[in-house]
Amino acid sequence: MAETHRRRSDATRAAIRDAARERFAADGYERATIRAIASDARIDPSMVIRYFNSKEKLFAAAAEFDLQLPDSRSIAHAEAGWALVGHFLDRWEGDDTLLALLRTAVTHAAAAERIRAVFADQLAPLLAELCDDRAQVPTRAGLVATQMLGLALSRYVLGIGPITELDRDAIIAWLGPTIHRYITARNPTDASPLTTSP
Amino acid sequence: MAETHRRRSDATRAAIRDAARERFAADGYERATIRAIASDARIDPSMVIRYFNSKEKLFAAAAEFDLQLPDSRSIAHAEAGWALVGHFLDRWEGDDTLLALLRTAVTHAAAAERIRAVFADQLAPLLAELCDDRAQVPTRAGLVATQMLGLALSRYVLGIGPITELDRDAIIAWLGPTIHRYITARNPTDASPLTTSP
DNA sequence: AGCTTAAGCCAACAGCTGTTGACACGTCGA
DNA sequence: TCGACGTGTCAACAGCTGTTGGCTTAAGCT
Repeated sequence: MAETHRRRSDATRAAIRDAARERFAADGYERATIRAIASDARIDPSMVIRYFNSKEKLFAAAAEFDLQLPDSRSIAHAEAGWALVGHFLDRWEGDDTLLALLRTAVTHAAAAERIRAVFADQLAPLLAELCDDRAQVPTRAGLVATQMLGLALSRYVLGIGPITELDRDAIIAWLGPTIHRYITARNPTDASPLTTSP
Repeated sequence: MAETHRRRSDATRAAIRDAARERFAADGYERATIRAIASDARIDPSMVIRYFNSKEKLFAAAAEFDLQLPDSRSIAHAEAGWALVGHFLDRWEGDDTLLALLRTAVTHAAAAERIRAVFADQLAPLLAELCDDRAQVPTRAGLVATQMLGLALSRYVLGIGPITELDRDAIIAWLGPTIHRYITARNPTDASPLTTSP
């Protein structure tokens, strides 16, 4: 009982959401027009509004994202940096949503907030289990963000040649040590108790 | 002789270009409307077109950028990574143009191409003098791009809290080693002649 | 069957966009 | 003084945008 009837509209609702995600990922917020999204979903533009009330809310529905980070116990701490790079690559290439968020966040405040939330609410808790000094976790999560978002920007959005040509293993090999250091290295601005020289 | 007359229009032309740069930097390409730019420059929208023929050409004029990288002889090779991070920060905070390029490049192909050119034509030649294996220079320049663009994106566009709060010295201390490794470290995917284990 | 209601299409709105052409003001040189 | 020209304003265009309301069809229930 309380069986929710599976209406026919659920299919088109999902079709609209998926088409919206692809358009946002490919064109950004303003160029992803409702008419284009509707056309992709083989539906009338007015239906998009009927189902999602406004473009803003359609975006909110299309841009829900879960990093699906593994549990801290299932990754070897000594290889955490490399594992994280690989995981990000997987999530990026298997799901349009992150690309949609990145393309829209540059001009759309709600998308930027969503990206901030991804790193603060999903990545930071994992880092909290990987490193000991809790106060530094937000900074470390932010540093990881700079490198991983920069990779995605360069590779998937800007199409910087030498970066798009690197294969998965090469990226992990190059960026792995960077991420690992951001997670585990001592704060380089802390004055050492033994030596204060750089 | 052949003295170019300094016309009054030169001032307004420059005003339009500066206003355009600020708007592109703040709003991205599509939201930076000609009417808004004209309003900032206290001029009629039609004048913008008269002076620059089209929005596209206005953008091209407003987005000319020179990284102003120092000569390879004037930086200590052992500190090149840290020096580069500092230089990027200076260029980013002293000139709207890079931010305008970053904001527009996400949806505008010409801007993306311009960013690619900055790293390929301005950064790569410097790296060519800093490291020995020439074949790897484009890859290394691209890697530097991923980290520096990611920093700018996180700090100036997305406003990731912990990153915006870092001061200049902290950023240099954290990212310096990363950039330095991208410039100088041996290709991590090369099999070592002595050991092939990771 | 017939009635209800969901699902979809069509046409239109008000607003904004880049761009254009016609007209007015002012400042020069002859 | 007159004309030419550089500089600027006004009004309007065609096209696109998100959004709305009314109409038509199809499905589901009794």
